[in-house]
Amino acid sequence: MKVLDQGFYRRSAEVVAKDLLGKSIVRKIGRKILIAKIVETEAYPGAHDAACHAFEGRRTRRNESMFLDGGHAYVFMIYGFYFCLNAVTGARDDGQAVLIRAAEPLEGETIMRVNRGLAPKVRPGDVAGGPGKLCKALAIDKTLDGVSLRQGSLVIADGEKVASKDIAIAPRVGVDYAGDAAYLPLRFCVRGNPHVSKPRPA
DNA sequence: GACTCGATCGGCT
DNA sequence: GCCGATCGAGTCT
Repeated sequence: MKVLDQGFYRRSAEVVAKDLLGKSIVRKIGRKILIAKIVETEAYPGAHDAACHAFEGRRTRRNESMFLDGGHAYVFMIYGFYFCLNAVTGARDDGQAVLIRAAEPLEGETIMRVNRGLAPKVRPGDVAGGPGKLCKALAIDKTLDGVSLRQGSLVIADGEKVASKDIAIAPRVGVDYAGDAAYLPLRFCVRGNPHVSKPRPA
């Protein structure tokens, strides 16, 4: 399994969001390894996007790692309960990122279920089928904010190629406050994959 | 220093 | 379908 190189991330958030589908998140915790295939992403392309934390170049302590060079992690807390994992894209100071919304467990699903505190009979699609769930399943929190995704305890590696006909495109979720930007088609899902979060695109 | 609200989720109606 | 949980950044005073 090959770790994605810097060139992969140094492109626009929209392109990287599409290409991340099918790739593998590899989370190392001590001796344990958890692997999950990315099946849903959203692009937050930077200063000109009202839904993006870096809108109009806003740069604060919370979103500082969004301005790192492509290939770093941006993790933030939302609603006081959950974390969201992003991959920073573009060049340093761009403020672009891709939100990783859902993944399919490939290895270590039992540990992910324990992390989530799930009953054994809960459907597989509910283990990491949403940004908050995914972070909890993979034990991702603020301590991973700003780390490199090319080495260390959280990396993204090559995976299967998803054909463009198998990619469903939809508006982003939960960004109604952003006005017209809420309608931009920047959400990308693997068509028909049961791990994709709700609302399911057509 | 006080107030507001968010890139969510799960339980209850 | 609706609502509450719970926290910290952001904004305004």
